[in-house]
Amino acid sequence: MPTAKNTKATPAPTSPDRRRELLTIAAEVFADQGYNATTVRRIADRAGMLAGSLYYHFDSKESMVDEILATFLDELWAGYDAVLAAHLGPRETIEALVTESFREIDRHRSAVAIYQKEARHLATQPRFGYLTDSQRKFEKAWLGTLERGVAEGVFRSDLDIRLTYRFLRDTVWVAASWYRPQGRHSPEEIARQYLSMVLDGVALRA
Amino acid sequence: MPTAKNTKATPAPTSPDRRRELLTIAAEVFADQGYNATTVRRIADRAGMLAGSLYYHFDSKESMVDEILATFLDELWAGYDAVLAAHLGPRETIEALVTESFREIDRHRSAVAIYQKEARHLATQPRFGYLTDSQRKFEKAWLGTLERGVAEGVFRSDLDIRLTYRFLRDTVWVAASWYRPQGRHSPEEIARQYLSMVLDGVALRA
Amino acid sequence: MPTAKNTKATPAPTSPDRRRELLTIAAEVFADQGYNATTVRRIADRAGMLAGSLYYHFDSKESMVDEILATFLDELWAGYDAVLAAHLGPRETIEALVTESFREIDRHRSAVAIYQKEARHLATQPRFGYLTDSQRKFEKAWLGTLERGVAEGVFRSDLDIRLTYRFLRDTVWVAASWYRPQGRHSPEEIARQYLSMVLDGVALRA
Amino acid sequence: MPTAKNTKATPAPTSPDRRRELLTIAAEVFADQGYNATTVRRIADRAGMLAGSLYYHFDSKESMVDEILATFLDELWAGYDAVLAAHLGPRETIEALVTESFREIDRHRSAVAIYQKEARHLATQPRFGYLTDSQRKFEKAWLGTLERGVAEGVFRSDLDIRLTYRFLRDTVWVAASWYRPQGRHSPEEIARQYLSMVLDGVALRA
DNA sequence: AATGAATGAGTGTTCATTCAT
DNA sequence: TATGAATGAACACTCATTCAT
Repeated sequence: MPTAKNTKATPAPTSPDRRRELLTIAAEVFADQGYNATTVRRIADRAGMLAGSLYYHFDSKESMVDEILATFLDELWAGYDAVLAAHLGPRETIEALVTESFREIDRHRSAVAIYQKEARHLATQPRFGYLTDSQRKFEKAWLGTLERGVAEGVFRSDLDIRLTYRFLRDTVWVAASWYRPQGRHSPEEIARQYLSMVLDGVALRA
Repeated sequence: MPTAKNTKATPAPTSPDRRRELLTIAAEVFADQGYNATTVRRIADRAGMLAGSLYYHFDSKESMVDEILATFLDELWAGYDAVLAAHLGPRETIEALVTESFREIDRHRSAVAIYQKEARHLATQPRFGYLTDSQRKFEKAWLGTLERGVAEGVFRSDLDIRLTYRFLRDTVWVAASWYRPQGRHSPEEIARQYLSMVLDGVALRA
Repeated sequence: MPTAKNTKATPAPTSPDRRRELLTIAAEVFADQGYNATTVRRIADRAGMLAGSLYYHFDSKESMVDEILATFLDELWAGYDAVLAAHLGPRETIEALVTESFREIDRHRSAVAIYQKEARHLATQPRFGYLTDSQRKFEKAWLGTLERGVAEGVFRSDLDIRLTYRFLRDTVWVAASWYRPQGRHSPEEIARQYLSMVLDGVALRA
Repeated sequence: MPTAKNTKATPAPTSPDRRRELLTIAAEVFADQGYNATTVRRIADRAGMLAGSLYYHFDSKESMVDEILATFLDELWAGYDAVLAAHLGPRETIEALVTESFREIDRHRSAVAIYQKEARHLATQPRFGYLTDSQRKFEKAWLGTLERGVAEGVFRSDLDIRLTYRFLRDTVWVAASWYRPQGRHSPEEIARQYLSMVLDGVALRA
């Protein structure tokens, strides 16, 4: 769904490898300093080139975030769609989505952090319309699963379901702000504990 | 603890009311657009004055966020300290802290949103050292309570406690990103449901 | 018809005098160096200020040419419309239009020179659509008068009328490239001699 | 007289054909967009190569206009010199010069358009000193012929002769701005009509 | 002959800030 | 208290040019 189309006049000859390298660097800086606060000079510095040289590879600073976010969302949805296509039960679906989410955080930590901080702001521009689309699709998948779970008696029915949705959603994604790859726990382990908290609560069962 | 010292040089200080008015406006814009993306002119526009005129009231844009955040943290800690001074049991303490937090979100939504988005970035500057102090104190209070709860058999012991802490912390504060005063639920009701989810889980008990 | 609308967020407080001063300077530099080759820094230099300061008065370099050209065309059409409204004979109309044109060259030399050099290029942008409109109206007035003159037996009928039109038009306006106010001849005297050449030819009558 | 000296350093010079091809393309773009507004990349695009590749053929963008203008002026003067060497009467000389001029416009339309727009600006650089030389020689030829014509009673003596000169000069060359090869009229026919207007006037003789 | 990648100087523009009035 | 005008540093971006391959 989201696809950053590269509309350069000239055939945009950059080698895919160099492009990916530069985008990785850019993503890290964006995640760290914020998109607006990041100067293209800083990105270029870290890449060992001059600011202007970046424009051989990319149209604009904006097109860099664009490609970073679009790439991330493409992969995310590949994972999500696979999960949804499996038609598991509601609880298993939620478990699979959460696990998949932490895996994406593991692989695209910077992109997720950028998404968290900048998506709302960027989505106001037509170019980033796919962010809104993605969010809608996201909500449909999660909220739908929760509703199914309530209907099937798997999840509690005494909670405001939209509140539950936001709770789940934020709980998972905000983790990108502190997550460090190669940290103490694997994404799967973090997912397991998060799921355990979310589904069963942190209080000791009476 | 954190106090933005008003180091104005010559002229008579602004009336406290006008000051508060302007800070409220500034906070809303900062929360909405992000600190960096907010121009001092936009704030002035909304206040019905010219950009330069703001400098009669404040030293700098930075001192505006400073005062916004410091004011918020002062109030937050007044509430937290009262809770902690009551020496309740671990579960009750957590419940009180969460409830107090949602009340603060209700009253200082903009400030909380700013804090969420900008704190990490701002804290690198000496001037905002109190942000780091506050965070440390915050962690001590919450983590300590959780540890006490585990020790007393109130909270589960099979979870990574730091993970649980982050889970709780993020769960609460990230709500500022979607919370709207006068929304469907009161802060207390939101707190009740969040606590219910966090403590007991969203899965139906077998 | 052409009106450069000043769409600034803030009420655009610049005093009309200062504005006019700056536009005069800008027009001279544009006329001299060409629009593209003119840097806003050079304009600012001549105005005794820094480049950025120009942006207090104008939105952009583009809006400067815009205002320069629009102001000129407004005045030009005020003059032309008065001539046309007088419903003179074809020859007298041409004489009046030529005279009026040289007066405009005298008063707006820079603007005319800019128009000559840049109009075609600028007119491709929607913002400068009024240039095309003006040109069309211009052609209608001149060509129409010539045709009327041919019909009434005042002008020769053995010439390609569009060629005659271009001949007249260019002959007059290209003068802006060498005209200097306070030169040897007044605009009216130049007009008189031009008309004499154009209408009666430079060859001595047999 | 004017000759753009090709000071390439190391590699073997481009084949004359390829060179001419590229210069033709460059001239068209320069004429269309203006010299300054033309990027070297646009020229390369139209030539089906990358911007950097042009530098195998030419030293610089400047040397391209240089060669374009010098080539044109060389040809122009070949024609003019032939006319002048024929020692015709003043009227016949003017007729021959005008006709020759329209032929040059027909053959070097782009170069003429570039000359019209950029000569004054370029002539400030030493490298383009030949432009000034050419203009001086040009003025001498035309003005001299006119003066001779006045003295011999062929042209009117009641006109400012310099005004007449400029009138004639501009009248002819400005045609390059609208002239299209393969248009309705041949260069010779356009010359005939222009001469008829200039010499005899557009007014019907009484 | 031409490419891919980079340079470096410059361009228009933005914006927090200053200050005389 | 606030305005009008300006500063100056920084910013994203452009472009002619270079050069190893």
